Amino acid sequence: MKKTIFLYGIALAVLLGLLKAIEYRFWVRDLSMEVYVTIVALFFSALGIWAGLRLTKARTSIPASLQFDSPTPFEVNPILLEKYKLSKREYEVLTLIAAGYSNQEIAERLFVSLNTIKTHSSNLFIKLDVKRRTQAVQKAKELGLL
Amino acid sequence: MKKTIFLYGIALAVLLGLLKAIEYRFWVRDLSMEVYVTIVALFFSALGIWAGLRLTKARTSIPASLQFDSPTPFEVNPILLEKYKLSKREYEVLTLIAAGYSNQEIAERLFVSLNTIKTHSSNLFIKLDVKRRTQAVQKAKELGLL
DNA sequence: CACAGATTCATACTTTCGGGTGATGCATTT
DNA sequence: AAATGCATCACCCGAAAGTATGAATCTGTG
Repeated sequence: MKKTIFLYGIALAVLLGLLKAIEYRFWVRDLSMEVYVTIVALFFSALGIWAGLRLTKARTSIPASLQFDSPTPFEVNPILLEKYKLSKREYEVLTLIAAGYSNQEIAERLFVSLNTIKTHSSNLFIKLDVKRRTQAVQKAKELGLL
Repeated sequence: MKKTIFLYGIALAVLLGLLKAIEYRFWVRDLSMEVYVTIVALFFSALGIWAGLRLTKARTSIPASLQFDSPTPFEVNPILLEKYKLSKREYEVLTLIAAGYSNQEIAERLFVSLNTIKTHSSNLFIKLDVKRRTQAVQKAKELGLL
């Protein structure tokens, strides 16, 4: 998260510098304020979307009813999750694996690196005592985790 | 999603109008460009974050391919098998894939070579229009093939 | 604050998967 | 007889998956 904020700051600083340079060297006051504002607005909208996704990535994939800290007493899953000691992230990865996504796609969807997904899935397989993703899906469905 | 985009446009237009009004009536050129850009940047960053959250929350609760939109429980194996033109062997391989076996294990179980299983699974994926075995399992279950 | 667990990422390596191509034999359909 | 579909197998190659190891950072709890 710190990295995200840092990158955001960098991007902001860079744009400010760029605008200032442009202002003094080329356009000065040739461009209308509307054009100017629009450029800045579009850029920071994109930046804001990106930053927003980064900052909230942890809470974007698990249905609200499955959130651990939520008071909803939704039956099986939390109990079995506790029994098999799957972390939130591992459970997320498990559901995406079951949905047929590749590790790369999962990584992109969760905004983390491929290596991270590999780590999660490996730990997942150990905890479920399986060797392959297809077995994990199979076993998870037997256990009612999915 | 359309509503979000619409609201985004409205907000953008409102801000542009506001800025123009301010520019001509009060500050004119009193404020430095840095301050000006910063205000716009902050505003649109917030707007971007908000829009980003709106646009992604709609489809992140459960992955699209996880949506079991009524698998139609009446018509099952034979008809769908015929529709998707899976051969006996391909269907056998499909069931074993769904059971979590590796190609090598399937080969041993069916007393054929690994290459044969690869061929079957490849043809299977083509017929089911999927790219991975996990997707094949997913799709086959949706279709009631398993 | 300190600690444990969780999350993230990297590097290096091995194994498995999957695509593409081609080939053979066998049974059927035309 | 020729064409077609199915099952079998092989070889090559690149992509994906998985293992092992180590490490930095974050987060929640006592």
